Amino acid sequence: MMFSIGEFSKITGLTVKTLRFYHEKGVLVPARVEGGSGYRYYDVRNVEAARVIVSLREFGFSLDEIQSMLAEHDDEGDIIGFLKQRKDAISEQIKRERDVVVSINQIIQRESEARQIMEQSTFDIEEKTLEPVIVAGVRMKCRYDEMGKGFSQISRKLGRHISGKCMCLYYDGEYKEEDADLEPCMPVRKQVDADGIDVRELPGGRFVSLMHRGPYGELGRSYERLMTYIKDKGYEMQTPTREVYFKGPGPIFKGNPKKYLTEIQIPVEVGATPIQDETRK
Amino acid sequence: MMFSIGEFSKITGLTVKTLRFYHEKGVLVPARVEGGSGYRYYDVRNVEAARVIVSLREFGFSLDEIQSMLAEHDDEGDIIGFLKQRKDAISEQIKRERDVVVSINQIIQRESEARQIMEQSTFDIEEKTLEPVIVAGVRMKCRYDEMGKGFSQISRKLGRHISGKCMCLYYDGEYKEEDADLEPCMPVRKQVDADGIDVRELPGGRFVSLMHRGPYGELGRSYERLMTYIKDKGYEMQTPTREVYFKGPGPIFKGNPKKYLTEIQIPVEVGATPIQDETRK
DNA sequence: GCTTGACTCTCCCCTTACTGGAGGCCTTAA
DNA sequence: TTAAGGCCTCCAGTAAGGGGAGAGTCAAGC
Repeated sequence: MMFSIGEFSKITGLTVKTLRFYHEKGVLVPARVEGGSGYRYYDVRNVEAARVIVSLREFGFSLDEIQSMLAEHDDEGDIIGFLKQRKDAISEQIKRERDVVVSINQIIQRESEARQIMEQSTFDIEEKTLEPVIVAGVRMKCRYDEMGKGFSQISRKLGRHISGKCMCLYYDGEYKEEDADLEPCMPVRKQVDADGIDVRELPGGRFVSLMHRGPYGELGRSYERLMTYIKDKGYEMQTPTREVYFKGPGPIFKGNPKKYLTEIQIPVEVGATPIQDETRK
Repeated sequence: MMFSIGEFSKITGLTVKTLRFYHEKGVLVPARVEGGSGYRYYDVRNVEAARVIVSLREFGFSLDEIQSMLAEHDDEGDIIGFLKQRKDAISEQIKRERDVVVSINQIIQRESEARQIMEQSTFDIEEKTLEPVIVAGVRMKCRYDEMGKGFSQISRKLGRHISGKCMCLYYDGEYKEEDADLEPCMPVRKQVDADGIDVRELPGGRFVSLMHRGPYGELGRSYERLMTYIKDKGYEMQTPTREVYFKGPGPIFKGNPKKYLTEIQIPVEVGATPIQDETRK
């Protein structure tokens, strides 16, 4: 009982093209090839071989591998080595893919948070009481645009424990072109030790805050609004002030700075007499 | 500040070949191309773009996708759709790969069990007491070589619950060419309902067993040895007898029948007077 | 100004596992 | 005898580059 290539294609579910290709590669050689016409004819043993090939292809083996497996072996026991190797390779790949999925999920989550802020925030000055948080920080004296190193240091050493947005503490009460005294921090779930990194509880308290939208170069305007507000209210500004980076340069794109979202949080001492409170009404 | 293709290659970690290819595809076009010599020169913006491209490639995007992402967007928020789609595709793939790993593991385990039997078994007749087992079975009247349908029916419906080797119960006390009364079964972890399949506890008891190595066509010889033994001992054979398929046609190869391992288990009633017990001593 | 060595250019072919199409041969039914 | 359908070989193309040939270019040293 012989089958033409078309019939065999229907039986095995492999396309005619594929069958010709397998023949050319020597993976699946038809039982008989007509001398004059070159017509291929397949038999039952070919059907069985095709089934094996399909199975092995589903396992992700290459045709070369399959060919050597078919040539030398006819029992699963003989290909255990191949199978183990393949399994390890797939496991590796799954690991990598899972990492990618995690990364993508982080980006998606960050973006959806950023969008939520864009929709909900009034972009007005707010007064609020913040709870204490545990953070991991690296205090450094450098230019503002060099703080990235601190963040990468923290995320390298404590990547697993990070639980919130990047933020930065500013210990100077003023703008400094060079040698600013600052501390990049990231919230962590619990007290962990890591050398070079200070993990501690950041105290809570009363804050005046403002969500700033736009490039970092324009933060000054928002600081100005906050300072004016604090003076008006008769509060007393404390240090360190904080910036929380809700949306900045992302892991893929440096992003459009016009879309950056940064919350400035200035700790204040309330209780002094307000200076100009009436004029505002 | 411009970089030659070699310098840019070192900066970005992309090979010179890859950079030329990206240029040709329009994914990463050098800042300047010398008119006469065709030399490519890259600038800092190209460095940034290369970083983005590398990130997206790590996520598994194709160059075409990357090109359209770069052309229209400069912010992670703009490519959320792409990212979600990619994530779903990867998740799908992980699922498929995990299935493959499971299948491979099953094969490896089966083979290692078979090897263990080959090493440990004496291939002699044993007497043993079997515990009751819960099995899922399909009783049918057919030729012996048609029982495969029963197994595939069971594993289709109860795949998740199967906990042991395929086995078959034979209700005839004799060999039958046609219409044998048999029941393919598979051990299951617990009582489950499935229509067309009988899930029940198979009683334990006293058995005479023999591990048969070789094709099913030669099972007769092993049955003969068992019958003789039973008669010698003066036991009484019961039905159904059982065959447990330790190694048979595998999911990939139909295998080498010489390597098949089948345990025949015949339930016996002990206690009648032995007929020829003394002659054996 | 010339030479040398390193760098770069384009062009072509190779990889995997196929798919698509063109042009022509074979078989069979009407 | 003819038409239809099946089959053949050969060529080209896919994604993302790698390898190499042969030729042109750049910068430095003499």
